[in-house]
This record gives sequence, C-alpha cells and structure tokens, in this order.
Amino acid sequence: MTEKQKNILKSALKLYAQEGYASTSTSKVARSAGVSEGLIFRHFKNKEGLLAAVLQMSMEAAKLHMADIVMTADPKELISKILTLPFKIKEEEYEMWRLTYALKWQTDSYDASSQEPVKLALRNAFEKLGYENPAAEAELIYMFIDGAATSFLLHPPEHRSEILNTLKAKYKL
Amino acid sequence: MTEKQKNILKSALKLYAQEGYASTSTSKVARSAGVSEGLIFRHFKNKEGLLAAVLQMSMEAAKLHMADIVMTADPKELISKILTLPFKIKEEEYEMWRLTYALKWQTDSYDASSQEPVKLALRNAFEKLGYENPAAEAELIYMFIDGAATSFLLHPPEHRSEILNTLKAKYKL
Amino acid sequence: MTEKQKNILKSALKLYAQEGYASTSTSKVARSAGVSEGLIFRHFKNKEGLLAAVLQMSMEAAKLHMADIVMTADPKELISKILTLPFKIKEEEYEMWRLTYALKWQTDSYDASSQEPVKLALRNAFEKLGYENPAAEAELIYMFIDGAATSFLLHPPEHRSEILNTLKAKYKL
Amino acid sequence: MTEKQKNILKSALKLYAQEGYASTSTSKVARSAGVSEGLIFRHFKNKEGLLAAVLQMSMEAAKLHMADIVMTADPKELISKILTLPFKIKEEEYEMWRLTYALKWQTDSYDASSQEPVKLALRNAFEKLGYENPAAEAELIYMFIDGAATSFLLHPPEHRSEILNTLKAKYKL
DNA sequence: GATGAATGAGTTTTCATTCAT
DNA sequence: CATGAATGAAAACTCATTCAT
Repeated sequence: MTEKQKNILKSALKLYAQEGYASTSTSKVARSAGVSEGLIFRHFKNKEGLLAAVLQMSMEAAKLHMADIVMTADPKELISKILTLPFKIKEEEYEMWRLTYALKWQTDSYDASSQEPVKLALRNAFEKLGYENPAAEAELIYMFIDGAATSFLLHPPEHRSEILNTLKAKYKL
Repeated sequence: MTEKQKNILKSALKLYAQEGYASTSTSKVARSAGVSEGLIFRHFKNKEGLLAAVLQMSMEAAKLHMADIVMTADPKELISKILTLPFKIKEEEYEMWRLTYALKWQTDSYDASSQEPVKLALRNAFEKLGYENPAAEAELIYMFIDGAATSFLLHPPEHRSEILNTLKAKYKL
Repeated sequence: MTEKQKNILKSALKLYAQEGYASTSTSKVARSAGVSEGLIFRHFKNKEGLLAAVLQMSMEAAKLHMADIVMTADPKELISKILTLPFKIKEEEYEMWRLTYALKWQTDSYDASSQEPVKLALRNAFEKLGYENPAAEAELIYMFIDGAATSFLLHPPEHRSEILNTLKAKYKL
Repeated sequence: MTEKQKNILKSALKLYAQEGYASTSTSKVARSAGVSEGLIFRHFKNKEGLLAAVLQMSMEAAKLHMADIVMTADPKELISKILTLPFKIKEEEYEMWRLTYALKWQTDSYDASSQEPVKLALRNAFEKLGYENPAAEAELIYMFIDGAATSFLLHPPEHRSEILNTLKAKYKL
C-alpha cells in the first residue's frame, strides 16, 4: 500500500463521513488526497470499490474493539465494557464511526451479522446474572448503544460520565 | 396544493426514504409521481426545495405526536408514553421516520432544537418521581429512543412487546 | 391597449435593454410587469412577437425625430440638427435607444433601410453647401452619430456641450 | 493548451460573434469544435468561464494594436494611425471585433479603462498641434472610431478609402 | 381578458470512468 | 505507478409555450 493509496483512503473516509458517500465525487476525493483522479480507479477499480476499501479498513478497527469485549469472562465486566463503548469514541475514530452509522441508512450496505457475536455474549452474561429475559436485555442494551453512539456522533457531547454512571447504576455495575 | 404537487411530495418522500436524498434524481421523482420533471422545479424551485417541503410535511406530523406527550401531567404516564414511542411506529409513518433519521447524518440538516421541549418534560417527570439525576435520566431515555427507532427502522422487528416490557420494568412502569 | 399590455411592453423594453433580449425570459418580463406569464402569449403570440411590439413602439418614436430633421430645408440647420441628435438623448428614451443599439448586434434584426432618407437628406445638404464629396461626408456624419450614441449610451456622459461645439466648428456651424 | 482547447476557443469566438453569447449553447460550441460537451466545462469551468477565456484571447490581440499606436511620437502620424484603425479591420479579426462590440451592450462586461491610454495619447497629440480643445478633440475622434467600427462590422463596407480621405482632410493629414 | 398549472424540449453542469502517455 | 485529457451519460435546471378554468 503506497502513501498515495493511504491518502486516498483517508480522504475518502473523511469526505464520505462528512458529506455522505453519494454526494462525494471521486474528483473531490482525488483533489483532497492530492492525487490524480485516474489513480483512484487504478487502485480501487471504481467508486464502489473505494467505498468497500474504506469500509473494510474501518471494520477491521471495529473488530479489534469487539474481540476484546466478547472474550471477557466476567458477566458484569462484559456488560460494563459494552455500555462504556459509545462513551469513549476517540477523536481519531469519529470519522470512521460517523461513516459506519451514516451508511446504515444507505439501503444496501447494512449488514447486521457483525452484531451477532456481541449479542450472544451479552445474552450469555445476563443469563449468568440470573436476569429474567436475557435476550430482551441484550436487545435493549444494543439499542441503547446505537442511540448513544448516534447522539455522541451528531452533537458535541456534554457531561457524559454522569450519564454513564446513571446508566451503570441501572445494572448495578 | 394541487393533486400533482401532493404526488410529487409523496413520491419524493418514498424515494428519499428508500434510496437516500442524494441518490434520488429529480427525474426519478417525476417519473414516480407521473409528472413532468419541470413541474418539480416550478413548484419547489430546487431539489433542495423539494427536500425542504418533504421535511416540513414530515415535521408537522411529528409535532402532533410530541405535543400530546409533552402535555401529559402524570410523570409515569409521560415516561411510559415516550418509551413506547418507537415501538409503535405505524406502517404509514415508516418512510417519514426513515428519512428523518437518515437525514440526521447529512451534515447541514440536523436540527436538535426540536428535542428540547421533550427533554424538558422528561427531566421534570423524573424530578417529580424523585430520581437522583433527572437530567441524566432524560438524556438516557432520549438516547435509547434514538437507538430503538434506528433498530426498528433498519430491520424488520421481532417480539417488540417483550423488549418493551423489560424496559418498562426498569422504570417500574 | 389595456393597462397590462402597456406594462408588459414597458417591462420588456427595460429588461431587454438592460440584460439583452436572449437573456431575458418571458417569466421575468411577466413578473416585472405584475402579470401572469400566459398573458404575454395571449397578447403577443410568442417571445419574438413581444420583441417586435417593443421594437415597433420604439421605432415610431424614432421616426418622429427623423421626420422633423429630414424636412429641414436649410442645409446648415439640417446638419446641425443631425449632429446634435445624440447629444440630447432624453432620460426617458435611454432604454429605447439602448435596446435599438444593442439589437443591431443580434444578427437578424438589423435593418439599415431606415437610415436611407436621412443619409439622402444629408448628402443633399452637403451638395448645396458645395462640399467636394457629399456622399462621403454624409457617411462620415452617420458614422459619427453612431459612435456618439454608443458612447453616450454606454457611459454616463460628461461636458457634452464642449464636445458638440468642437464638432460643430468643423462644419462651421 | 491542447489542440482541442484551442478548437473550443475558436469555435466559441466564431459562434458568439455570429449569434451572440446568450443564444449560443455550449453544446453547439462543442459540436462545432468536434469535442465532447463535458470538455468545455473541464477546461473552462463555466459557460461564463469560456466567454472570459475567449475575451481574454481577444483583448491580448487588441492590446498589440494599441501599443504600437500609443508609442507613436509624431502627433500627425498618431492621429492618422488612429483614424485609419477601423478602416482596416482584417478578415481574421472580424469575429473578435464583432464579439467585443456586441458585448459592450451586455451590461456587466463593459470595461472602459482600456481606452484611457489611447485617449491620453490623442489629447497629447492635439495639444502639440495647438488645437484649442484637445480633450474634446480626443473624445470626438474616439466617438468616431466607435461609429466607424460599428458601421464596418455591421454592413459589408463600400468605398472606404474615399471616406477615410475625406475624414483625414478635416485634420489636414 | 386573465390566471397559473403543466409540459417537453433544451441548456448548463456534474461525474464516473477510460485511455494514451 | 501516475497523470490528466477526454468522453458519454445522466443530473439539475430553464424556459417558451399550451391549456383548462
């Protein structure tokens, strides 16, 4: 992967996150990456290929987060880790998450399957803790995470820690 | 507002919700509405003007929902109503909500101000019920609603009632 | 001729003079005249018909000027009158002359025939005064008038009278 | 500047001169230049950008003419050169001058500043020759030139040399 | 006489993509 | 690997004109 290729991916991620995939022309990406437009097509075949590459790059980063969580044995710790997740999106990951969330709404791209292992781990944890309806609890948490991420990605966040504590209390964490 | 104008708005809402605003050409809208493309521009000036009109139409519908809720005096009832909100998005309102949620991610269009009255009412309710941190509780609920709506709008929903009950239990409703 | 018809003509003259015939849409004319677009077509058949009407209105005014001049018997007076012509374009006639001059450059519209009687009268006057080459003198004056009109119509004029005097001196007027 | 770019400029100049800027579509220009329409926008950004490029090209040619004249020391020669100017517009320069003159009437485009140096040189020459009102004489000549150019550009010219001589006699040239 | 909704053909502009160098 | 000229198709938008009311 040459420097220019990386530049393209970085610029594409930024622009797609900021202005949306459909509204970002390849020429804009090329300009922002300081690269000729032709090069994008040489490396990524077409606009869709570029999106795929950007997405894959993002997904790999996401997987690292998830892997750590799923491997957590202690149920309370696992739930806590998941709840904490959206509260600590890092500066450098903003764009990636914005794009991921924005793309959910672009019909074809949504792929729910990646959520499965996490939901499974969650259900398992709630079972261990003796909750009445572990599946529902898992769904609930998942929904909350989506909402929290949405909220944090869309507006500059305030007193998050307070909110996080209030939330954790609901699960006696 | 003539019949054709209404058709344009209806078609635009549907298409924008399905395929996204940027990816839906005005000619597609015109075709779907059974109308000449020029008419769109005569009535709505711009592609953006059409979007604005569609959005306004949607917002007016949304306001009706919200007004009812904000006026609820009993705190438990108010919280319950809000929690229930995303669980009963009606068939005919799907498109409108999809568009609204999808557009949040389109930079300029997001307007957080409409949330204020609801958040205020929520905080008030939690205060009355003696919760320790009413503001945080209100935020929490709001985040959850966003997540739930997202979830329901993106995948065909299953056993919602169970989830709703589990959720209500957390607030002793 | 109804009030609205006159409004249309007036607005068209103004806009055509200011922005050119081709760049002025009928809808702009209608708006500026406070009239529905359809009315323009009812009264003037099409855009070209409107131009023709505007032009005819202008030409009639111009003919009045010319008629007086051509009828002047005294050769010195006739020449003087013609030379003076562009120096005293009136406020209310600006638009009409601007349009006339601008339209000369719009291929088809130029009609040199209206100049003939004036050129004839001029040549005759120079003959009477014993000039060597009356035809050339007539052409010369005509060219000058065009240039002067152009100049006065394009930039806000200064010390015209001085210029006029200098000019008249050349013909011992 | 590639061959195709030059073709576009050449075709645009020709068509704009013949039919006017507003009435010449970019597609017509593209067709006449044997080029895809898109190329026009890639190179000149806009329809307006194309006009600007055409104009600049023309202005540079015009400056060459003027520079020679302004540098002439002998006053009689300078005046003579200027008077002669419109009488010898060359075949290959017709289009350029037609466009320039036609565009004067298109509101925004008129820029009188380019005349200044020539007017100055003229005034100076008349001063040297002891004319009573050199400024007025300069204006007069300038007006005449505009008229002559207008006349020659609009109708196929006849016995110009006779006219030129008659004119020169007035200044004892 | 007058309106304003509606059209269809055209115009300007954008954009993904190809290709010679 | 990299550029940038060039294309063709589609998108956004304009506009003269028609027509029912």
